[in-house]
Amino acid sequence: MATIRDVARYAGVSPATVSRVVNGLVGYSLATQKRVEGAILALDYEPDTLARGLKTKQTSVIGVLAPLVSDALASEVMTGVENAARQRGYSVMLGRTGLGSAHVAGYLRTLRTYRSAGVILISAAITPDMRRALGANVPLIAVAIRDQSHFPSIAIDDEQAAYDGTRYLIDLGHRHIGLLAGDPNSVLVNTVRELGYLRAMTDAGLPTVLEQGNSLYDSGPPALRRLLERDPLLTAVFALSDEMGASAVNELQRSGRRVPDDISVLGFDNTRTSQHVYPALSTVSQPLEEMGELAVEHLLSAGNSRSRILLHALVTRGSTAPVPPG
Amino acid sequence: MATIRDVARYAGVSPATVSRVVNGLVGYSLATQKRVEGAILALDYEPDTLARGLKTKQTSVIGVLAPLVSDALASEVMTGVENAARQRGYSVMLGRTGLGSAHVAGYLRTLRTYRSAGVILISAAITPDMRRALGANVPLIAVAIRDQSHFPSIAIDDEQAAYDGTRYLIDLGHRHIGLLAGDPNSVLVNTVRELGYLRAMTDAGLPTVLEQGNSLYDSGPPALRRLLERDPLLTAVFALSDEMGASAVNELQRSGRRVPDDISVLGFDNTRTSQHVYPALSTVSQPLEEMGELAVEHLLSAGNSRSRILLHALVTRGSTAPVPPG
DNA sequence: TTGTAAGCGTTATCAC
DNA sequence: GTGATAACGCTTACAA
Repeated sequence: MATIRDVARYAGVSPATVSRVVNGLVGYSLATQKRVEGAILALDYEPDTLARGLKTKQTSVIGVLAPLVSDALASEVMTGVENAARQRGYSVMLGRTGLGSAHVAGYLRTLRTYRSAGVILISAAITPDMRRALGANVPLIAVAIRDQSHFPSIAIDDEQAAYDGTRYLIDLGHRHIGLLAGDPNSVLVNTVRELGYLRAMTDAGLPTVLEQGNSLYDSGPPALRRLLERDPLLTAVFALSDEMGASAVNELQRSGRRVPDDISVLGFDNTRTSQHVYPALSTVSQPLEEMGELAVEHLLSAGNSRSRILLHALVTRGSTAPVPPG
Repeated sequence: MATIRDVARYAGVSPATVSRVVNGLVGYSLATQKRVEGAILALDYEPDTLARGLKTKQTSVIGVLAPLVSDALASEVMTGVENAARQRGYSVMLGRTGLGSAHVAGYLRTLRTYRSAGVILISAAITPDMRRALGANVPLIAVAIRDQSHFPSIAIDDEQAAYDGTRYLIDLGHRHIGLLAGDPNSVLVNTVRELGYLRAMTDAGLPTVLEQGNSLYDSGPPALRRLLERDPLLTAVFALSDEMGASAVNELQRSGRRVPDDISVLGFDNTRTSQHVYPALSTVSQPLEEMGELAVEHLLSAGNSRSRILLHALVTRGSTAPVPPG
C-alpha cells in the first residue's frame, strides 16, 4: 500500500501538497497537480481512511440499526440508505436492534469509536440512553417511526394512515372489521396505528375487535383465528403489517374462505411481501426507500434537524373488495 | 471523549499500562489493574478504533457485499453473518454488488482502506480483479455460490441439489416438468442448477423445457406463461428461486389452475418467501444463515482457506403432489 | 511490573 | 505555491 509520502516522493513534492491535491484544496500550480495525479495513478494510491479519520475526527461511515436484518421493511429502507450513502461516498455499517437496548447501546458506542458521520435507526424509537451513548457529535435519526420526543425522525402519519385504511374498508361497505395488531412494546408505531383504527371505527359507530400479533408472518394465523372466534361475522381484516396480512390471506384460503369474496384483507407498509400472495395485498403504503434516502440527506446536512412526515397512500390490489351481499 | 492518556493520568500510571490492561496482556499487578479499570469506568473510556486500527493495521470490520440488499436470500445470509460477527466483537459493513464490477471494486478499495478483517461476497463469484482490489492481506470468501476458481467459498452442491429436486418431482410421477431458470449471467449458480435439472431429466429419459427468468418475483409469471405455451401438458414446474416459485404459484392460481392439484411447483433456496404463498412452497433448501456464520468463522481463522460444501435438503410443503390422474 | 518514546498515515498550522 | 512540523490516539519495542 502506497502512502502519501510515497506519492510525494514520486511526484517530487511534499506530503502536504499531495494532501492538498487529494482533497481538492487550493494552493498549487496546475503543473504540480498533474504531477501529483500522475503519481497517484502510478502508485495506485488510496488515502488511508483510518489515518484520515483519526486526524479529522470524522469518517464516512453511516450506521444503520434495524430490528431484524432480514425484515422486508428494514431491507427496503436500507436500500434507500445504501443508495444515497454510496452516491455521496459514504459507507453503511449494519447493526441489529432486536436484542434489547443494552445491546443497541453497544452498537452505538462502536459507531462512536468509528467516528461515524451519523446513525439511522429503523423502526425503533430513540431513547435518551442511545443519544448519550453516541456522544454529542454524531447525529441520530429514526426512520419509519414517529418519535414523540424531540428527536428527529422521518415517518408517515401512522395514526392518520391507519384511519384512512380503516375508512377505505368502511367505504367498501364493511361493518365488521377486525384488526390484526402488532406488538405495542416492540414497535411504537403499532400503538399509534391501533389508535387510528379505533378512531375510524368509532367515528363510524362501528364495533371494534382486535387481536395482537407481533408483526411477523407466523403471528398472523393464530391472531386471525382468535379474531374470527370473537366475531364470526367479520368481512374484513386490517393487518398492521404486510407480513401478517399475507399470512392472513394464506390462512383464510387454507380454511376454505375466499379472498376477497368472503373476506377482504388490507395490509400495511407496502413491502415486497404484499406482492407475494395471491390475490396481492391491498395495503397502506409508506415510501420506505425514499425515507432511507432522506435520512441520509438529513444526517449529512448538519443544519436542519427537523423531523419530516411523508405522505402515505392507499394501494389497492386484489385482496380487498366491497362487502359480500350475503 | 476520554483518551488513553486521560485514563493513565487518572489512574496514576502510564498509557502503556492502560493499553496492556485494556488488551488483556500480561505485565501488571492486580492492584494497578483495579485502578485502571476504575479509571476506565469513571471516565467512560472507550478505545478509539481508528487510532488502534492505524497502529495495528487491522480493524474489526467485516465487509458484506450482496447483489440486492433487500433480497431475501442475501438477508438471511446477512443475518448469520451479523450474528457471528457480533459474537466475536466484529462489525458488519454493507455494500451492493448489483451495479457492475467496477463498482464492486470501489467497495473493495474502501474496505481495504478501512483495513477490514475480511470480506464476504454473497451470490457472486470472486474475480481476480476483486482479489487484487482488496490487497493481499484481506481474506475474501464467496457464499451461496460455488467458485470454479481456486478462491474459497461456502455453498451447497447446486448441481446435485437441482438434480435431487428434479428427481423428487419425477418420483412423484411427473413426466412433463418445466424449468424456470435464472439469469445465467447474473448468478453463476443458475447455470449449474440448470445442468442438474438437465441431467436428471435426461437420466430419466424425459423431455426438457426451460425458460429464463431473472430469479426475482416479477420475472416468474412471464417465464411461466412461455413455459406453458411450449408445453401445455406440464404438470410440474421447478423454479430455480423461491421468488419465481412464489410468483408461479400466484400466477397459476390467477389463471385458474390449482396448485398442486393441477400443477406442482417446487422452489429453491428455502428463503422466507417460500412460506409467503398458499400453499407454501416445497423447495430445495440451503442453510443460508449457517453459511453466513461459517463465512465469518472462515475469515477469522486465518489458517483454513478451504472451501466448504454444505448439505442441501428437500423441504416438502403444500405446493407439490403426485401427478394428477388425468 | 512499569514507563518512555517512536511511529502508524493523515491533515493543519505555520513559515518561507 | 510549497514545505516542515506537530498533532490525532493508540500500540509496542526497549529501558529501567
